[in-house]
Amino acid sequence: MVRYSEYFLTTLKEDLSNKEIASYSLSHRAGLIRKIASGIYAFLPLGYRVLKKIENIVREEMNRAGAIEMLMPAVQPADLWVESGRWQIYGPELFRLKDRNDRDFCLGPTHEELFTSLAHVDIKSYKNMPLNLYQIQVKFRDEIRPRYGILRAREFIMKDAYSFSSNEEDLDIIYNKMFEAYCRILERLSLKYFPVEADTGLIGGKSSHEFIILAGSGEDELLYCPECGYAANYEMAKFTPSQKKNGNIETPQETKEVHTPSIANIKSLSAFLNVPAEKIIKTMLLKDNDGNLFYVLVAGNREINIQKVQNCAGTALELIDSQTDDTGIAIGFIGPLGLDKNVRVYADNSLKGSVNMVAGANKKDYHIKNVCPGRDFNPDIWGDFSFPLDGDLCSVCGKPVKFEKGIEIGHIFKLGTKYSEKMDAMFLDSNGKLNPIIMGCYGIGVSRILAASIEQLHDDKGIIWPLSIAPFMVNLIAINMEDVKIAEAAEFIYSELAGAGIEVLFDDRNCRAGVKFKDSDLIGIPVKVVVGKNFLENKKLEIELRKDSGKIALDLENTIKFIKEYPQNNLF
RNA sequence: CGGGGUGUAGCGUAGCUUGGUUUAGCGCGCCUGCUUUGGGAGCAGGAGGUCGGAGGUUCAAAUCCUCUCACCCCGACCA
Repeated sequence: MVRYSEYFLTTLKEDLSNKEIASYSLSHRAGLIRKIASGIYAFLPLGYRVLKKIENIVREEMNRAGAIEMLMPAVQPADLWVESGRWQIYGPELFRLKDRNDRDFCLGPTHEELFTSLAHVDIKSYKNMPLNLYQIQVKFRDEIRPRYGILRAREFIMKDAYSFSSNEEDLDIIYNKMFEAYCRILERLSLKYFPVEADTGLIGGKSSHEFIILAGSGEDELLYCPECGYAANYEMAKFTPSQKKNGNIETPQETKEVHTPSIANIKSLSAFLNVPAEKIIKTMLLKDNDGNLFYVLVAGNREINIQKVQNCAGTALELIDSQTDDTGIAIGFIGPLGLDKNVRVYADNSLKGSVNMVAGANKKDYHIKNVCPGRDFNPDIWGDFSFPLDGDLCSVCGKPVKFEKGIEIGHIFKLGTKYSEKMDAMFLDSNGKLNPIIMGCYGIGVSRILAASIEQLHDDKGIIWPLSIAPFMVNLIAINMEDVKIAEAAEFIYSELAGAGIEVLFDDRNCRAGVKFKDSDLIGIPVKVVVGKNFLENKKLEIELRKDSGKIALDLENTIKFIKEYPQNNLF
């Protein structure tokens, strides 16, 4: 297929100055990618081969699931974004540009607007649906801080699908098909992954799942239960707060005001009063757009999860802190006692059944001891408003949960009518009535998969590609091209392997064998076929496997047979 | 956006504190020749730098000052 001497492949012995993480260092050293600018990369021929293979797996599974491929432009006119309201909402992450006539455009970070606008023009009737359209496209997000090479780039390649249906049932069917397709994709890539419940936020919708690939260097944290298999994004994970058992049950005491001068945070309060943080009621002050106040209570050792509070309140909330404070309230000394009836008090489950707690006195430099929820105050709502901690229990089966780091590789989402309503994408139902189209969107990071695969599968010698996306199946190594007999034999074997339909990289360079072996391991080709003395003397080729360095010697015919059968029994 | 750091050959770097001994050094890679050829070879020779850019100080600037650009790191709500 390819001769090394005629190919464009440059490997590097030395590392980058900025090593960051294995996948970046290796994809650079192995000649897969080159950095062009911050967060912007070129795919070199070898990397592009891998990318194409990933794309094809994604494409095959999307087609199998009934989605239809098309292609939208990467540059999008601003008016569509104004229509959806996101031109205003989207921050500096949206890469905006103007044309020569000063018209506004952006580089698409995602394509809801374009697909919804297409639906507006071309979907008129319930008879046109259900429909699921997808593309494999370049996206651009001007990230705050691009890092980890291609794992978190500003320009990246993504498959995004958008579904259109006339009823919730059809949406559910497509959603489930996409869920299954994503599982199939990740399994074909031999990646360890978790489908995880994700936040649907204020948009609502029944469900959303993220597909997380396990990797220690990942930026996403997930919670899972080894017992029952429940898994969720750290941000929205349901759990039961563990209650510290002190053995004897505490008797509720009388409340007592204590002077706590300038002790305005949990850490110093805990030290000042000599009580553990979990015995303190942390009170956070939030407000909605109309200025309504929300007091959110959580155990002092925990952190409030504003997203969960928002989901419960059904409105966007903003934290009021000492920097932004304009309420005249003694931030740092607020508490649940003696509050106006018109403020809402939300209490986290971690405070349920607690007694003799310390809380702010709503008076500068004072706290109150021995506060008992239920006796001294009653919150409007008890609920889950915090992040899980080590030792917390699974909300499904009650067993202790575990945490794992990972990389988000895919996200599927029931959009509902959010975009179709704003952008007037309506259809006529069987009764002749106009309704907004019900949508879903389904994304998977194609270029991110490349990096994540390396992150998950490599050793100190280099990359270990799974067979499904290895740039080549076989690296044919001629031990010494100056030896005419070996060179001739290698040429013959090369044409035999290529003729048998095997993807082979023929390392025909006139260099020492060691260089070829090191390079082969670095770029991670699954099977090495070595032509050397053993072939001249015994007509035997040596086969060495990248994954475990296993070696066997076979004649040419059996080598081809072995290679052809190898993928049937192995993933990598 | 806030704080910090770095820009010297394709890559990795030394030199900068204390300006002149540097014709800017070294390793990898690259080119030529000879030797070598089973896990990143050896010897010999060679090409490649406006020291990120602009201005300034000075007899003299990679080195000091100012501005600028690029890249990188850390942080960006937790009473």
